[in-house]
Amino acid sequence: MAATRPGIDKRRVILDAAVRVFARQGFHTCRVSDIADEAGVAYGLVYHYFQSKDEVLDTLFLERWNILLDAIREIDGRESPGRDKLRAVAGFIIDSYRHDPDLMKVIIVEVTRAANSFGAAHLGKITEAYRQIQGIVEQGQRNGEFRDTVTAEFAAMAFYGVIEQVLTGWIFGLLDEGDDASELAKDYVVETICRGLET
Amino acid sequence: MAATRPGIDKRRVILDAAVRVFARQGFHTCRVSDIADEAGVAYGLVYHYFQSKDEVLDTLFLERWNILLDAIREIDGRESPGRDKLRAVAGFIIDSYRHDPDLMKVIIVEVTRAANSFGAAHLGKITEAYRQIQGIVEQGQRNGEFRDTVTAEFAAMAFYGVIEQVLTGWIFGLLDEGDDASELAKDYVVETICRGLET
Amino acid sequence: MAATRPGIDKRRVILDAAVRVFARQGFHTCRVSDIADEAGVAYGLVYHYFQSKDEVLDTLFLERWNILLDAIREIDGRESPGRDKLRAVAGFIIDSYRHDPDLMKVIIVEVTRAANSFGAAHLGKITEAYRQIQGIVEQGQRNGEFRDTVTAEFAAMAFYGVIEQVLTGWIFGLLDEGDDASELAKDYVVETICRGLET
Amino acid sequence: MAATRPGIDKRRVILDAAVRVFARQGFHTCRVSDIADEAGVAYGLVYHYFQSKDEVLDTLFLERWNILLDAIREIDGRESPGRDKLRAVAGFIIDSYRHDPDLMKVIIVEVTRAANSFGAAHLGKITEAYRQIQGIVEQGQRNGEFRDTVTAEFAAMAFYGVIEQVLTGWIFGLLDEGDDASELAKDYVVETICRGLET
DNA sequence: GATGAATGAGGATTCATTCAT
DNA sequence: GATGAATGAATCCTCATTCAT
Repeated sequence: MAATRPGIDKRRVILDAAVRVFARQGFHTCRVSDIADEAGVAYGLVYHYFQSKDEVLDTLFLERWNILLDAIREIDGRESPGRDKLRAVAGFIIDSYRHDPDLMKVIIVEVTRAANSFGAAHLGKITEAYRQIQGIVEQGQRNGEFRDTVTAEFAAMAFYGVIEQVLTGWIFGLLDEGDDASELAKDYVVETICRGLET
Repeated sequence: MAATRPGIDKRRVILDAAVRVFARQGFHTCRVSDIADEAGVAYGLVYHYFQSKDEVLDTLFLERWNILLDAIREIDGRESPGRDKLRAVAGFIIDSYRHDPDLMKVIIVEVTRAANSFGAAHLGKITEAYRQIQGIVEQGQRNGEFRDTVTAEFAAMAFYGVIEQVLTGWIFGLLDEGDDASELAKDYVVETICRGLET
Repeated sequence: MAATRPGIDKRRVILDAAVRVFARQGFHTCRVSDIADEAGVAYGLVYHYFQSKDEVLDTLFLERWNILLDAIREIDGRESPGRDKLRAVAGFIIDSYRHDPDLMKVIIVEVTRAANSFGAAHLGKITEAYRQIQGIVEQGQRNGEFRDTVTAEFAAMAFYGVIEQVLTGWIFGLLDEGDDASELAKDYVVETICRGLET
Repeated sequence: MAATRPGIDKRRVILDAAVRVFARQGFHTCRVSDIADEAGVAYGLVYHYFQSKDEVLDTLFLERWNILLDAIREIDGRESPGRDKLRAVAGFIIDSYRHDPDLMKVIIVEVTRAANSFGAAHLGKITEAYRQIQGIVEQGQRNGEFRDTVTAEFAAMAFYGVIEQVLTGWIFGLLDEGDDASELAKDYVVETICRGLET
């Protein structure tokens, strides 16, 4: 079908611009016109493709989060130790950040932690990820690979919390974002969560 | 007369009302008049005590965060194993939440993760907590109590990330908030971070 | 189609409405909504065309003052006696008032004498007019047409002061505004300034 | 009677402070609290002595303007040529400015030219001054000292206009305010108005 | 699809004024 | 007289959204 004109999907252009604007200024602080300006399109076109400013962020979040969910599902389906699965999940999320830091920043800052707005709206989707991870831990516990001193539910939250904090550290400029930082981070996450700090 | 009438510090009343309103509606979504209504005072009195809506949140954050910082410093000064110190820190933060869930919700949702607004403004204060925790880990590493496979900087972030995720779970209603939940949570945090998931 | 509909420049409509409102109520006393109402447009349109209420007045002032400045320059360039030039300048300003009393009222009341706000902001433009008139006097002094008992700088201020006072008299309803009043006023200004009161 | 306490008339202190504040910031731009601060008294005391912010300015204006009116009346009663009387009036006004520039600035900027507020309110008082001067000119015309090419009414406005423009020049920093500037100004005013510019 | 002029509800902030002490 | 906490109406400006072209 090759749609309207190859390479000039204005809807995509608007979404990509929105990511940059949301990341730079924050969702509440930016205006719809800022998005339009960044995209190089007119005011009203945003409303041609989206019902509202909210819908732009919703779209952005869902696009990416569904990819994440698919990835975790795929990883969960693999025949490998829990540790490797967790490592793969951490790897995928961290790579997502490396690939498009602005998008992940927006998702974390504006959605994942926004208890009174977008976070509440997308609670189901967000929870799905936690539960998927929880499943990985549960299987490990059944295997005898993981201890059950800690509930799988808690472990999943902890695991995700560590990752999100690492991204937050990068977003705030508190952690080094150098080249091998992300590879190291993947190891550290798994090392910390699986083996703990104690000798 | 009786000197300004004891027990009616309107400034305090406003701050306490603001906590409830911010927690319920979110900082951006609520109006200054909502705070005034909740406090049972007139519109303008908020501006008699505070320069702006922002300053109300700043005040709330700083009040609590400074208490947190003091507590961590005190804990760090103790003569006890790193594990106990981390447990004490986790305990303090979790107890803070149990004591005033609204306030902690506001701090986490509106400040700690708000990379483009309050978070950036209070970055120094926030970082101070991370570094204090980092110090605890470093000492443990020097002791031989903690491994140094993972940097102390990373470990501190991970530790804090787990705690914040637990609070986030409570805030979003994803984790059980029952009576012994908080005591359990303290154990889980330390257990996870110190001993890891693996058997 | 019909290209934006000829003759309905809303920006112009707003400016013209603002003149009437500023003249009637004064700049500080009127609300932006008064301007919008008078113009028959929506509130926000004022802000679509102007950054602020201030900018509306700035625009009004500059539009007219630049015309005045051009006129004085043109008059100065003529080959005629200083007296005739001064008469032409007085004539132009007085005709400006006859043509649009509201606009000149606004300029004099809200800008020209507003030492702490608009007057200070447009000091350069205002001074330009004084200096242009000063140039006319200086040339007359070199000619021998005018005495130099009084500095040209002072003479220019005096000349302008007389004119502005006449307009002020009209604005306050202190001087007759009848048909031939303005023609008479032109003569009187020049007669007073050039020949003085004494016999 | 010696009133409340010698040398500490708070009402006077407030009025004097108001002059400075109005001169510095303008009537509309300053707050009542600015006046109180400048006077070193509490908020509400301004309202103990005055009904409103407006009344403070009214008081200031009337105090000074009545003195001016008395002075002109006295001058008018003298046995001297019209020229000398005009010179005396110009002298009095200019000395008033030299003595308290802030007060005269306030009167000119905030009252005398404020066609929609204080100017309108005090129109009678202001007109009284014009008419008094007009009387001086009329007498001169009857004497044969002044020509009657120009009406006495116009001449009075012109004379006052020149003076006010000189003060305006000083207020805006456009005319030199040096030591002998005021003496010179008095001469210039009379020279210009009485003898005119022409040779 | 694309534009951007037009709309108007919404909310922060200011500040004159009142009043209990 | 003196204080300053308390009140709340008033108004500027923002900006999401609509719609005619």
